[in-house]
Amino acid sequence: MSMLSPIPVREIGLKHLRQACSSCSLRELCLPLGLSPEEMHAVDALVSQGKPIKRGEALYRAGEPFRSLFAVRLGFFKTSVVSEDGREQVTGFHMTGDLIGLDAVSTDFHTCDSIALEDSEVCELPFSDMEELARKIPSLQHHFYKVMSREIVRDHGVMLLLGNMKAEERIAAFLLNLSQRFALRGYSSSSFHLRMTREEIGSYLGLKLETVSRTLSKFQDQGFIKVQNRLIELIDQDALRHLVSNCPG
Amino acid sequence: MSMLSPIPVREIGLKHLRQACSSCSLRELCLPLGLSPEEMHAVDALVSQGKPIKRGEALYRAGEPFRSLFAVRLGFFKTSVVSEDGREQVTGFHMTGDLIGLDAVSTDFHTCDSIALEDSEVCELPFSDMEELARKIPSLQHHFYKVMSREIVRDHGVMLLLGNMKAEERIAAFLLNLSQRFALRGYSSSSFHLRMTREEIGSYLGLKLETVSRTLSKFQDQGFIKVQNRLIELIDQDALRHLVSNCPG
DNA sequence: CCGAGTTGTTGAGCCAGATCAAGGCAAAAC
DNA sequence: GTTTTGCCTTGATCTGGCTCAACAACTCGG
Repeated sequence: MSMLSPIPVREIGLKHLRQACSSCSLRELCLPLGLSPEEMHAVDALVSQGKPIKRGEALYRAGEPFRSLFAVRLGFFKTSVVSEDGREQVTGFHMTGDLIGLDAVSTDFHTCDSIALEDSEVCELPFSDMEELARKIPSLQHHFYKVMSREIVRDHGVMLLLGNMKAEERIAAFLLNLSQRFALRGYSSSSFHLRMTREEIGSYLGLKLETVSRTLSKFQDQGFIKVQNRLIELIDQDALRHLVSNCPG
Repeated sequence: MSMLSPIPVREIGLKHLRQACSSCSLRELCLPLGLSPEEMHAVDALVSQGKPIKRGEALYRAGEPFRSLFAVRLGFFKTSVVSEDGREQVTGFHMTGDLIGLDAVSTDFHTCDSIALEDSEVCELPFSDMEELARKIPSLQHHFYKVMSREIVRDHGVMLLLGNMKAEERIAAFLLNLSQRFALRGYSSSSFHLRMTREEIGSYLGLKLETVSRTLSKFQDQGFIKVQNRLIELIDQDALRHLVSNCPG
Protein backbone atom coordinates (compact mmCIF):
# COMPACT_ATOMS: atom_id res chain seq x y z
CA MET A 1 0.00 0.00 0.00
CA SER A 2 1.27 3.45 -0.76
CA MET A 3 1.17 6.00 2.01
CA LEU A 4 -1.71 7.75 0.39
CA SER A 5 -4.30 5.28 -0.75
CA PRO A 6 -6.04 6.79 -3.76
CA ILE A 7 -9.47 5.45 -2.94
CA PRO A 8 -10.62 7.79 -0.16
CA VAL A 9 -9.16 10.77 -1.98
CA ARG A 10 -11.20 9.84 -5.05
CA GLU A 11 -14.30 9.52 -2.98
CA ILE A 12 -13.84 12.83 -1.27
CA GLY A 13 -13.03 14.39 -4.58
CA LEU A 14 -15.89 12.82 -6.49
CA LYS A 15 -18.52 15.40 -5.87
CA HIS A 16 -16.07 18.04 -7.00
CA LEU A 17 -14.67 16.10 -9.88
CA ARG A 18 -17.56 17.06 -12.09
CA GLN A 19 -16.98 20.69 -11.21
CA ALA A 20 -14.51 21.09 -14.07
CA CYS A 21 -12.62 24.28 -14.83
CA SER A 22 -15.02 24.93 -17.67
CA SER A 23 -17.90 25.31 -15.27
CA CYS A 24 -15.97 26.72 -12.33
CA SER A 25 -16.95 30.11 -11.07
CA LEU A 26 -13.31 30.96 -10.47
CA ARG A 27 -12.42 30.37 -14.10
CA GLU A 28 -11.67 34.01 -14.79
CA LEU A 29 -9.28 34.17 -11.84
CA CYS A 30 -7.21 31.09 -12.68
CA LEU A 31 -7.40 30.85 -16.44
CA PRO A 32 -7.14 33.17 -19.41
CA LEU A 33 -10.28 34.54 -20.98
CA GLY A 34 -11.48 33.42 -24.34
CA LEU A 35 -10.52 29.76 -24.37
CA SER A 36 -12.53 27.79 -26.90
CA PRO A 37 -14.62 24.85 -25.66
CA GLU A 38 -12.03 22.40 -26.99
CA GLU A 39 -9.19 24.24 -25.32
CA MET A 40 -11.15 24.39 -22.10
CA HIS A 41 -11.70 20.70 -22.31
CA ALA A 42 -8.01 20.07 -22.76
CA VAL A 43 -7.33 22.08 -19.60
CA ASP A 44 -10.03 20.16 -17.74
CA ALA A 45 -8.34 16.94 -18.67
CA LEU A 46 -5.10 17.98 -16.95
CA VAL A 47 -6.34 19.68 -13.83
CA SER A 48 -7.34 17.52 -10.91
CA GLN A 49 -9.74 19.18 -8.60
CA GLY A 50 -10.99 19.22 -5.10
CA LYS A 51 -7.91 18.24 -3.15
CA PRO A 52 -8.75 19.09 0.45
CA ILE A 53 -6.19 20.51 2.86
CA LYS A 54 -7.07 20.81 6.50
CA ARG A 55 -6.37 23.90 8.53
CA GLY A 56 -2.77 23.85 9.70
CA GLU A 57 -1.66 21.31 7.11
CA ALA A 58 1.00 21.98 4.52
CA LEU A 59 0.11 21.91 0.86
CA TYR A 60 3.83 21.58 0.25
CA ARG A 61 7.03 22.36 2.08
CA ALA A 62 10.34 23.90 1.08
CA GLY A 63 12.63 21.26 -0.35
CA GLU A 64 9.92 18.99 -1.69
CA PRO A 65 10.16 18.20 -5.39
CA PHE A 66 7.98 20.35 -7.59
CA ARG A 67 5.42 18.81 -9.83
CA SER A 68 2.39 21.05 -9.84
CA LEU A 69 1.11 24.52 -9.35
CA PHE A 70 -1.97 24.81 -7.17
CA ALA A 71 -5.00 26.99 -7.55
CA VAL A 72 -6.82 27.83 -4.34
CA ARG A 73 -10.38 26.78 -4.95
CA LEU A 74 -11.56 27.43 -1.45
CA GLY A 75 -9.92 28.58 1.74
CA PHE A 76 -6.85 30.52 2.70
CA PHE A 77 -3.10 29.88 2.66
CA LYS A 78 0.08 31.50 3.80
CA THR A 79 3.43 30.92 2.13
CA SER A 80 6.65 31.48 4.03
CA VAL A 81 10.37 31.08 3.69
CA VAL A 82 12.62 30.17 6.56
CA SER A 83 16.24 31.30 6.79
CA GLU A 84 19.08 28.97 7.74
CA ASP A 85 18.96 30.20 11.27
CA GLY A 86 15.26 29.63 11.56
CA ARG A 87 13.66 33.02 11.08
CA GLU A 88 10.36 32.84 9.26
CA GLN A 89 9.22 35.37 6.73
CA VAL A 90 5.64 35.11 5.51
CA THR A 91 5.85 35.92 1.80
CA GLY A 92 2.17 35.98 1.01
CA PHE A 93 -1.42 35.22 1.88
CA HIS A 94 -3.41 33.46 -0.78
CA MET A 95 -7.13 33.18 -1.25
CA THR A 96 -9.65 31.81 -3.69
CA GLY A 97 -8.44 31.87 -7.27
CA ASP A 98 -4.79 32.51 -6.45
CA LEU A 99 -2.17 30.35 -8.09
CA ILE A 100 0.63 29.21 -5.79
CA GLY A 101 3.90 27.37 -6.17
CA LEU A 102 5.35 29.63 -8.87
CA ASP A 103 8.64 29.98 -7.02
CA ALA A 104 9.34 26.27 -7.44
CA VAL A 105 9.67 26.43 -11.22
CA SER A 106 13.14 27.90 -10.88
CA THR A 107 14.75 24.90 -9.23
CA ASP A 108 12.17 22.11 -9.54
CA PHE A 109 11.94 22.18 -5.76
CA HIS A 110 9.59 24.16 -3.62
CA THR A 111 11.39 27.04 -1.96
CA CYS A 112 8.74 27.91 0.58
CA ASP A 113 6.16 26.30 2.83
CA SER A 114 2.51 26.64 1.98
CA ILE A 115 0.20 26.22 4.94
CA ALA A 116 -3.60 26.23 5.00
CA LEU A 117 -4.94 28.79 7.47
CA GLU A 118 -8.41 27.29 7.28
CA ASP A 119 -9.86 24.13 5.81
CA SER A 120 -9.18 24.54 2.13
CA GLU A 121 -9.39 22.95 -1.23
CA VAL A 122 -7.00 23.25 -4.16
CA CYS A 123 -6.86 22.27 -7.79
CA GLU A 124 -3.64 20.71 -8.97
CA LEU A 125 -2.08 21.84 -12.24
CA PRO A 126 0.73 19.47 -13.27
CA PHE A 127 3.22 21.96 -14.52
CA SER A 128 5.01 20.16 -17.30
CA ASP A 129 1.71 19.02 -18.76
CA MET A 130 0.45 22.57 -18.58
CA GLU A 131 3.61 23.78 -20.28
CA GLU A 132 3.06 21.33 -23.09
CA LEU A 133 -0.54 22.36 -23.49
CA ALA A 134 0.52 26.00 -23.35
CA ARG A 135 2.54 25.43 -26.51
CA LYS A 136 -0.71 24.68 -28.30
CA ILE A 137 -2.71 27.45 -26.63
CA PRO A 138 -0.86 30.75 -26.90
CA SER A 139 -3.20 32.53 -24.52
CA LEU A 140 -2.54 29.87 -21.89
CA GLN A 141 1.19 30.24 -22.32
CA HIS A 142 0.86 33.98 -22.01
CA HIS A 143 -1.38 33.61 -19.00
CA PHE A 144 1.27 31.77 -17.01
CA TYR A 145 3.86 34.37 -17.92
CA LYS A 146 1.45 37.02 -16.77
CA VAL A 147 0.67 35.30 -13.49
CA MET A 148 4.36 34.98 -12.68
CA SER A 149 5.01 38.54 -13.65
CA ARG A 150 2.14 39.68 -11.47
CA GLU A 151 3.73 37.89 -8.54
CA ILE A 152 6.98 39.75 -9.22
CA VAL A 153 5.12 43.06 -9.23
CA ARG A 154 3.38 42.14 -6.00
CA ASP A 155 6.69 41.26 -4.39
CA HIS A 156 8.11 44.62 -5.44
CA GLY A 157 5.17 46.26 -3.71
CA VAL A 158 5.96 44.35 -0.54
CA MET A 159 9.59 45.38 -0.80
CA LEU A 160 8.46 49.00 -1.00
CA LEU A 161 6.33 48.47 2.05
CA LEU A 162 9.08 46.75 4.03
CA GLY A 163 11.76 49.16 2.96
CA ASN A 164 9.99 52.48 3.28
CA MET A 165 6.84 52.38 5.34
CA LYS A 166 6.15 52.90 9.00
CA ALA A 167 4.15 50.46 11.08
CA GLU A 168 0.86 52.35 10.71
CA GLU A 169 1.24 52.63 6.98
CA ARG A 170 2.05 48.95 6.65
CA ILE A 171 -1.00 47.89 8.61
CA ALA A 172 -3.25 50.30 6.73
CA ALA A 173 -1.92 49.08 3.39
CA PHE A 174 -2.39 45.50 4.50
CA LEU A 175 -6.01 46.01 5.52
CA LEU A 176 -6.83 47.88 2.32
CA ASN A 177 -5.20 45.19 0.23
CA LEU A 178 -7.18 42.45 1.93
CA SER A 179 -10.36 44.46 1.58
CA GLN A 180 -9.80 44.93 -2.11
CA ARG A 181 -9.09 41.28 -2.70
CA PHE A 182 -12.21 40.21 -0.81
CA ALA A 183 -14.25 42.68 -2.84
CA LEU A 184 -12.86 41.26 -6.07
CA ARG A 185 -14.19 37.88 -5.00
CA GLY A 186 -17.63 39.14 -4.18
CA TYR A 187 -17.21 39.31 -0.41
CA SER A 188 -17.70 42.36 1.72
CA SER A 189 -14.87 44.83 1.38
CA SER A 190 -15.69 46.53 4.67
CA SER A 191 -16.05 43.62 7.01
CA PHE A 192 -14.01 40.47 6.99
CA HIS A 193 -12.43 37.77 9.05
CA LEU A 194 -8.65 37.58 9.34
CA ARG A 195 -7.56 34.00 8.89
CA MET A 196 -4.07 34.62 10.22
CA THR A 197 -2.65 35.39 13.66
CA ARG A 198 -1.17 38.74 14.65
CA GLU A 199 2.20 37.07 14.51
CA GLU A 200 1.70 36.01 10.90
CA ILE A 201 0.58 39.49 9.95
CA GLY A 202 3.66 40.82 11.71
CA SER A 203 5.94 38.42 9.90
CA TYR A 204 4.50 39.44 6.56
CA LEU A 205 4.82 43.15 7.36
CA GLY A 206 8.17 43.06 9.12
CA LEU A 207 6.69 43.92 12.52
CA LYS A 208 6.37 42.20 15.87
CA LEU A 209 2.97 40.90 16.89
CA GLU A 210 2.72 43.45 19.71
CA THR A 211 3.11 46.26 17.22
CA VAL A 212 0.40 44.78 15.04
CA SER A 213 -1.93 44.51 18.00
CA ARG A 214 -1.21 48.01 19.24
CA THR A 215 -1.66 49.53 15.81
CA LEU A 216 -4.99 47.82 15.29
CA SER A 217 -6.10 49.08 18.70
CA LYS A 218 -4.95 52.56 17.80
CA PHE A 219 -6.88 52.50 14.53
CA GLN A 220 -9.91 51.42 16.48
CA ASP A 221 -9.48 54.28 18.97
CA GLN A 222 -9.21 56.67 16.06
CA GLY A 223 -12.43 55.29 14.64
CA PHE A 224 -10.87 53.99 11.44
CA ILE A 225 -11.76 50.37 12.06
CA LYS A 226 -13.49 48.08 14.48
CA VAL A 227 -11.57 45.07 15.76
CA GLN A 228 -13.06 42.09 17.48
CA ASN A 229 -10.45 39.39 17.61
CA ARG A 230 -10.05 38.43 13.99
CA LEU A 231 -13.14 40.18 12.78
CA ILE A 232 -12.26 43.47 11.14
CA GLU A 233 -14.65 46.16 10.11
CA LEU A 234 -13.35 49.06 8.06
CA ILE A 235 -15.19 52.20 9.14
CA ASP A 236 -13.18 54.87 7.38
CA GLN A 237 -11.30 53.49 4.40
CA ASP A 238 -10.36 56.97 3.25
CA ALA A 239 -8.54 57.59 6.49
CA LEU A 240 -6.55 54.41 5.92
CA ARG A 241 -5.84 55.33 2.34
CA HIS A 242 -4.68 58.72 3.49
CA LEU A 243 -2.31 57.09 5.94
CA VAL A 244 -0.74 54.95 3.25
CA SER A 245 -0.12 57.62 0.65
CA ASN A 246 0.57 60.63 2.81
CA CYS A 247 2.44 59.52 5.83
CA PRO A 248 5.88 60.95 5.15
CA GLY A 249 4.48 64.49 5.48
CA MET B 1 13.36 64.13 -37.68
CA SER B 2 12.48 61.86 -34.82
CA MET B 3 14.12 62.45 -31.50
CA LEU B 4 16.31 59.44 -31.95
CA SER B 5 17.66 59.24 -35.43
CA PRO B 6 18.22 55.57 -36.22
CA ILE B 7 21.38 56.08 -38.21
CA PRO B 8 23.95 56.68 -35.47
CA VAL B 9 22.41 53.92 -33.37
CA ARG B 10 22.84 51.51 -36.27
CA GLU B 11 26.41 52.58 -36.69
CA ILE B 12 27.26 52.18 -33.05
CA GLY B 13 25.55 48.83 -33.02
CA LEU B 14 27.14 47.57 -36.19
CA LYS B 15 30.31 46.17 -34.75
CA HIS B 16 28.24 44.25 -32.22
CA LEU B 17 25.59 43.14 -34.64
CA ARG B 18 27.70 40.25 -35.79
CA GLN B 19 28.19 39.19 -32.21
CA ALA B 20 25.07 37.03 -32.28
CA CYS B 21 23.70 35.10 -29.32
CA SER B 22 25.12 31.94 -30.83
CA SER B 23 28.64 33.21 -30.40
CA CYS B 24 28.07 35.30 -27.28
CA SER B 25 30.06 34.44 -24.21
CA LEU B 26 27.02 35.17 -22.03
CA ARG B 27 24.91 32.61 -23.84
CA GLU B 28 24.68 30.31 -20.86
CA LEU B 29 23.47 33.15 -18.64
CA CYS B 30 20.67 34.40 -20.91
CA LEU B 31 19.59 31.35 -22.83
CA PRO B 32 18.82 27.72 -22.10
CA LEU B 33 21.48 25.11 -22.69
CA GLY B 34 21.27 22.65 -25.52
CA LEU B 35 19.69 24.68 -28.27
CA SER B 36 20.35 23.22 -31.70
CA PRO B 37 22.13 25.38 -34.29
CA GLU B 38 18.84 26.04 -36.08
CA GLU B 39 17.10 27.01 -32.86
CA MET B 40 19.99 29.25 -31.98
CA HIS B 41 19.74 30.86 -35.34
CA ALA B 42 16.03 31.52 -34.83
CA VAL B 43 16.82 33.24 -31.55
CA ASP B 44 19.57 35.29 -33.19
CA ALA B 45 17.08 36.50 -35.76
CA LEU B 46 14.84 38.00 -33.07
CA VAL B 47 17.34 39.49 -30.67
CA SER B 48 18.81 42.86 -31.52
CA GLN B 49 22.11 43.48 -29.89
CA GLY B 50 24.40 46.16 -28.72
CA LYS B 51 21.99 48.87 -27.69
CA PRO B 52 24.10 51.31 -25.64
CA ILE B 53 22.78 53.06 -22.55
CA LYS B 54 24.85 55.78 -20.98
CA ARG B 55 25.44 56.00 -17.26
CA GLY B 56 22.46 57.69 -15.63
CA GLU B 57 20.12 57.04 -18.55
CA ALA B 58 16.94 55.03 -18.29
CA LEU B 59 16.57 51.84 -20.24
CA TYR B 60 12.86 52.20 -19.58
CA ARG B 61 10.63 53.90 -17.08
CA ALA B 62 7.53 52.89 -15.17
CA GLY B 63 4.45 53.50 -17.25
CA GLU B 64 6.08 53.03 -20.62
CA PRO B 65 4.52 50.39 -22.83
CA PHE B 66 6.23 47.04 -22.70
CA ARG B 67 7.60 45.50 -25.82
CA SER B 68 10.80 43.75 -24.93
CA LEU B 69 12.82 42.13 -22.23
CA PHE B 70 16.43 43.22 -22.03
CA ALA B 71 19.53 41.22 -21.34
CA VAL B 72 22.41 43.12 -19.82
CA ARG B 73 25.32 42.48 -22.12
CA LEU B 74 27.68 44.86 -20.42
CA GLY B 75 27.40 47.24 -17.49
CA PHE B 76 25.23 47.63 -14.48
CA PHE B 77 21.63 48.63 -13.81
CA LYS B 78 19.34 49.35 -10.91
CA THR B 79 15.60 48.87 -11.06
CA SER B 80 13.33 50.77 -8.72
CA VAL B 81 9.68 51.39 -8.00
CA VAL B 82 8.35 54.69 -6.76
CA SER B 83 5.27 54.99 -4.55
CA GLU B 84 2.50 57.51 -5.18
CA ASP B 85 4.00 59.83 -2.63
CA GLY B 86 7.44 59.67 -4.16
CA ARG B 87 9.37 57.21 -2.05
CA GLU B 88 11.84 55.16 -4.05
CA GLN B 89 12.53 51.51 -3.43
CA VAL B 90 15.40 49.95 -5.35
CA THR B 91 14.16 46.49 -6.23
CA GLY B 92 17.34 45.10 -7.70
CA PHE B 93 20.81 45.53 -9.12
CA HIS B 94 21.47 43.84 -12.42
CA MET B 95 24.68 42.89 -14.07
CA THR B 96 25.99 41.10 -17.12
CA GLY B 97 23.72 38.30 -18.25
CA ASP B 98 20.74 39.34 -16.17
CA LEU B 99 17.35 39.58 -17.85
CA ILE B 100 15.30 42.61 -16.89
CA GLY B 101 11.79 43.85 -17.54
CA LEU B 102 9.99 40.70 -16.36
CA ASP B 103 7.61 42.69 -14.18
CA ALA B 104 6.13 44.36 -17.24
CA VAL B 105 4.63 41.18 -18.67
CA SER B 106 1.80 41.37 -16.17
CA THR B 107 0.28 44.61 -17.44
CA ASP B 108 2.05 45.28 -20.73
CA PHE B 109 3.50 48.37 -19.10
CA HIS B 110 6.74 48.70 -17.26
CA THR B 111 6.16 48.94 -13.54
CA CYS B 112 9.61 50.13 -12.54
CA ASP B 113 12.42 52.33 -13.73
CA SER B 114 15.60 50.77 -15.00
CA ILE B 115 18.62 53.05 -14.80
CA ALA B 116 22.15 52.38 -15.99
CA LEU B 117 24.67 52.86 -13.19
CA GLU B 118 27.55 52.83 -15.65
CA ASP B 119 27.82 52.95 -19.41
CA SER B 120 26.07 49.78 -20.48
CA GLU B 121 24.87 47.76 -23.36
CA VAL B 122 21.78 45.60 -23.63
CA CYS B 123 20.28 43.11 -26.01
CA GLU B 124 16.62 43.53 -26.79
CA LEU B 125 14.31 40.51 -26.78
CA PRO B 126 10.94 41.38 -28.31
CA PHE B 127 8.70 39.52 -25.95
CA SER B 128 5.77 38.46 -28.10
CA ASP B 129 8.16 37.21 -30.77
CA MET B 130 10.05 35.30 -28.13
CA GLU B 131 6.80 33.85 -26.84
CA GLU B 132 5.93 32.66 -30.31
CA LEU B 133 9.34 31.12 -30.79
CA ALA B 134 9.08 29.56 -27.35
CA ARG B 135 6.07 27.59 -28.57
CA LYS B 136 8.35 25.87 -31.03
CA ILE B 137 11.28 25.47 -28.64
CA PRO B 138 10.11 23.89 -25.39
CA SER B 139 13.40 24.53 -23.62
CA LEU B 140 13.12 28.21 -24.47
CA GLN B 141 9.60 28.36 -23.12
CA HIS B 142 10.71 26.63 -19.97
CA HIS B 143 13.71 28.91 -19.68
CA PHE B 144 11.54 32.02 -19.47
CA TYR B 145 9.34 30.41 -16.85
CA LYS B 146 12.46 29.57 -14.91
CA VAL B 147 13.91 33.04 -15.16
CA MET B 148 10.69 34.58 -13.88
CA SER B 149 10.44 32.05 -11.10
CA ARG B 150 14.03 32.76 -10.12
CA GLU B 151 13.16 36.43 -9.81
CA ILE B 152 10.29 35.52 -7.49
CA VAL B 153 12.64 33.47 -5.32
CA ARG B 154 15.13 36.31 -5.24
CA ASP B 155 12.40 38.72 -4.20
CA HIS B 156 11.38 36.39 -1.38
CA GLY B 157 14.96 36.45 -0.19
CA VAL B 158 14.90 40.23 -0.15
CA MET B 159 11.63 40.15 1.77
CA LEU B 160 13.29 37.93 4.36
CA LEU B 161 16.17 40.36 4.58
CA LEU B 162 13.92 43.40 4.89
CA GLY B 163 11.54 41.78 7.30
CA ASN B 164 13.91 40.03 9.66
CA MET B 165 17.46 41.20 9.47
CA LYS B 166 19.40 43.88 11.29
CA ALA B 167 21.47 46.50 9.49
CA GLU B 168 24.74 44.59 9.86
CA GLU B 169 23.22 41.39 8.58
CA ARG B 170 21.69 43.15 5.61
CA ILE B 171 24.95 44.75 4.59
CA ALA B 172 26.88 41.54 5.06
CA ALA B 173 24.33 39.62 3.00
CA PHE B 174 24.46 42.26 0.33
CA LEU B 175 28.24 42.18 0.05
CA LEU B 176 28.31 38.39 -0.06
CA ASN B 177 25.62 38.33 -2.72
CA LEU B 178 27.51 40.78 -4.91
CA SER B 179 30.71 38.86 -4.38
CA GLN B 180 29.07 35.64 -5.45
CA ARG B 181 27.56 37.17 -8.55
CA PHE B 182 30.85 38.69 -9.61
CA ALA B 183 32.55 35.35 -9.08
CA LEU B 184 29.96 33.64 -11.27
CA ARG B 185 30.90 36.02 -14.07
CA GLY B 186 34.58 35.40 -13.74
CA TYR B 187 35.45 38.54 -11.81
CA SER B 188 37.17 38.66 -8.46
CA SER B 189 34.88 37.66 -5.62
CA SER B 190 37.03 39.37 -3.01
CA SER B 191 37.60 42.75 -4.54
CA PHE B 192 35.11 44.75 -6.54
CA HIS B 193 33.81 48.15 -7.37
CA LEU B 194 30.36 49.20 -6.20
CA ARG B 195 28.53 50.89 -9.03
CA MET B 196 25.83 52.34 -6.80
CA THR B 197 25.76 55.09 -4.18
CA ARG B 198 25.33 54.48 -0.47
CA GLU B 199 21.85 55.85 -0.85
CA GLU B 200 20.95 53.27 -3.50
CA ILE B 201 22.34 50.49 -1.36
CA GLY B 202 20.30 51.86 1.51
CA SER B 203 17.16 52.00 -0.55
CA TYR B 204 17.61 48.40 -1.61
CA LEU B 205 18.28 47.25 1.93
CA GLY B 206 15.71 49.39 3.71
CA LEU B 207 18.34 51.50 5.47
CA LYS B 208 19.40 55.12 5.39
CA LEU B 209 22.62 56.01 3.65
CA GLU B 210 24.25 57.02 6.92
CA THR B 211 23.62 53.58 8.32
CA VAL B 212 25.17 51.99 5.25
CA SER B 213 28.22 54.18 5.57
CA ARG B 214 28.59 53.56 9.29
CA THR B 215 28.19 49.83 8.92
CA LEU B 216 30.80 49.63 6.18
CA SER B 217 33.16 51.64 8.37
CA LYS B 218 32.45 49.31 11.26
CA PHE B 219 33.17 46.23 9.16
CA GLN B 220 36.41 47.87 8.15
CA ASP B 221 37.35 48.57 11.77
CA GLN B 222 36.62 44.96 12.58
CA GLY B 223 38.89 43.87 9.76
CA PHE B 224 36.16 42.13 7.77
CA ILE B 225 36.50 44.34 4.72
CA LYS B 226 38.47 47.21 3.32
CA VAL B 227 36.52 50.17 1.96
CA GLN B 228 37.90 52.88 -0.26
CA ASN B 229 35.00 54.83 -1.58
CA ARG B 230 33.30 52.39 -3.88
CA LEU B 231 36.10 49.91 -3.94
CA ILE B 232 35.38 47.01 -1.63
CA GLU B 233 37.76 44.32 -0.58
CA LEU B 234 36.44 41.36 1.35
CA ILE B 235 39.08 40.32 3.87
CA ASP B 236 37.14 37.86 5.99
CA GLN B 237 34.19 36.41 4.13
CA ASP B 238 33.59 33.86 6.84
CA ALA B 239 33.07 36.60 9.38
CA LEU B 240 30.45 38.13 7.10
CA ARG B 241 28.80 34.77 6.54
CA HIS B 242 28.74 34.24 10.26
CA LEU B 243 27.01 37.57 10.73
CA VAL B 244 24.29 36.70 8.25
CA SER B 245 23.39 33.31 9.55
CA ASN B 246 24.03 33.68 13.25
CA CYS B 247 23.05 37.15 14.26
CA PRO B 248 19.89 36.47 16.25
CA GLY B 249 21.91 34.59 18.85
C1' DC C 1 43.64 74.35 -11.64
C1' DC C 2 39.52 76.10 -9.59
C1' DG C 3 34.86 76.01 -7.85
C1' DA C 4 30.28 73.87 -7.60
C1' DG C 5 27.85 70.02 -7.05
C1' DT C 6 27.67 65.39 -5.60
C1' DT C 7 28.79 61.72 -2.62
C1' DG C 8 30.57 59.90 1.64
C1' DT C 9 31.85 60.10 6.70
C1' DT C 10 31.08 61.02 11.38
C1' DG C 11 28.87 62.85 15.66
C1' DA C 12 24.89 63.87 18.90
C1' DG C 13 20.34 63.15 20.24
C1' DC C 14 15.87 61.15 19.65
C1' DC C 15 12.07 58.11 18.79
C1' DA C 16 9.44 54.19 16.66
C1' DG C 17 9.24 49.87 17.35
C1' DA C 18 11.52 45.91 19.78
C1' DT C 19 11.75 43.54 24.02
C1' DC C 20 10.30 42.03 28.45
C1' DA C 21 6.52 41.15 31.34
C1' DA C 22 1.83 40.40 33.05
C1' DG C 23 -2.68 39.35 32.51
C1' DG C 24 -7.25 38.42 29.88
C1' DC C 25 -10.18 35.80 26.93
C1' DA C 26 -12.12 32.14 24.11
C1' DA C 27 -12.08 27.71 22.28
C1' DA C 28 -10.54 23.15 22.84
C1' DA C 29 -9.41 19.26 25.83
C1' DC C 30 -10.11 16.65 29.62
C1' DG D 1 -17.19 22.54 34.36
C1' DT D 2 -12.64 23.16 35.01
C1' DT D 3 -8.16 23.24 33.03
C1' DT D 4 -5.27 23.92 29.39
C1' DT D 5 -3.65 26.12 25.52
C1' DG D 6 -3.17 29.44 22.10
C1' DC D 7 -3.92 34.03 20.96
C1' DC D 8 -4.38 38.77 21.99
C1' DT D 9 -3.84 43.14 24.59
C1' DT D 10 -1.58 46.46 27.25
C1' DG D 11 2.15 48.53 30.03
C1' DA D 12 7.10 49.71 30.96
C1' DT D 13 11.54 50.04 29.35
C1' DC D 14 15.31 49.83 26.09
C1' DT D 15 17.82 50.48 21.82
C1' DG D 16 19.05 50.32 16.80
C1' DG D 17 18.63 52.98 13.31
C1' DC D 18 16.78 57.57 11.90
C1' DT D 19 17.28 62.54 11.90
C1' DC D 20 19.76 66.60 11.86
C1' DA D 21 24.04 68.66 11.15
C1' DA D 22 28.73 69.62 9.88
C1' DC D 23 32.34 68.66 7.13
C1' DA D 24 35.54 66.01 4.05
C1' DA D 25 36.57 64.06 -0.34
C1' DC D 26 35.81 63.31 -4.90
C1' DT D 27 34.17 64.52 -9.80
C1' DC D 28 33.69 67.14 -13.58
C1' DG D 29 33.03 71.14 -16.45
C1' DG D 30 35.10 75.17 -17.55
